[in-house]
Amino acid sequence: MIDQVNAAAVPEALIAFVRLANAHAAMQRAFNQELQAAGGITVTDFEVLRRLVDADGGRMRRVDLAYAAGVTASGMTRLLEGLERGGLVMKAHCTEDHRVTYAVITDTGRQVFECAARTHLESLRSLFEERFTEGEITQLIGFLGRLPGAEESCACPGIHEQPAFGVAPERA
Amino acid sequence: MIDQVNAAAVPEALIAFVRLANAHAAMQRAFNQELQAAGGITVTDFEVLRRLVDADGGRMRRVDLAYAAGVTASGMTRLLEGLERGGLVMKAHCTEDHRVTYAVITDTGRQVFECAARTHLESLRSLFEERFTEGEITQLIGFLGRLPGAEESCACPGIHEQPAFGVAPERA
DNA sequence: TTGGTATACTTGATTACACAACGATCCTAC
DNA sequence: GTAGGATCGTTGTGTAATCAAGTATACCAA
Repeated sequence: MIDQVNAAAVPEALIAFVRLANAHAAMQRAFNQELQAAGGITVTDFEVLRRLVDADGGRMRRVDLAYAAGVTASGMTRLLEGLERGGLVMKAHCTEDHRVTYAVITDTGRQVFECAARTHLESLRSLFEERFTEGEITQLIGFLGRLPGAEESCACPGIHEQPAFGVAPERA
Repeated sequence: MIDQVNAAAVPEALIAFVRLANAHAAMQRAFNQELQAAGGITVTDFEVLRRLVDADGGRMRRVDLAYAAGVTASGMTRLLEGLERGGLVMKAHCTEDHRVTYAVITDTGRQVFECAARTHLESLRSLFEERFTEGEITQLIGFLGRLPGAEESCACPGIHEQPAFGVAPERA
């Protein structure tokens, strides 16, 4: 509505950001409920499990996991605490580097993930396919990939902590 | 990186969702820091102040504000608590409907908003303009608008029978 | 009038993060 | 070796949000 009422006055960048934030909030809420029902996990939990399932040996360093899931290291500690309590993941020590602890997905974890994934992926797919064509989804993915943080990937340490993203917020 | 490692196996809808979520998290973090520095407010506070500044008489019903900002009613109570404590907004009672309390922006609130908006809108604009052309931004806005919840803000369906409490609910 | 239901807002308990500070470990370069 | 600095993970603390439940007002229909 703001977008319409005052369209001329509101910069497009703000509209984009607000829409992105609202869409994110709405989807997050909906999927969290769905996943809570399907396996007692959250969207972020799901993402973590998904990375672990895909990872070699079902395990990843906690720091990489944090980066991949877009949370901080401390956030990951807390998150994994919960998953460990539920028996979905466990710790494993790294013999080469004693600073490192791996998060390893358990059999229970795999089962819970499989079960959650069935419904979750389906509703994710239908949500997008009802609203976009194949080509549009690809285009949307491309656009989103240009945004800061969108491409979190588990092998490039260091970039993560930047408070701002090369936007040069200094002195408007 | 998952997107690369296992591209064939990961449905596009999931990639889109993950990118959207990660981008949101990164931008939220960065803008929160920026706004915290500029005026001691959060991104959601900013959105609330923006709606109030634009609103007729600088005031809105708390419930409409909650809907517009994409938070729950109780979330809005807590949020406004903080803004009231800081003197950025104040309460006003509605004489026609005693259930209703308005949130009204104060002069201080306007000043803080103006100040925060200067830097925030600038970095928002440059963030997007560095990454997208004019046409692409428009296209992106269109895409985002199709997602659930993205258009929060207008009259909640069926809520605004009341012809006018002074605050004209913008129609979509 | 009364009773039922919807709406507006608040409150208590809880959760899911964030940030900052810390100990342990690793890696260099002397 | 060893000192300085980076990296990994955890912990303390703070905060912004949630939900569920409660209060108060408004509307409607018998």
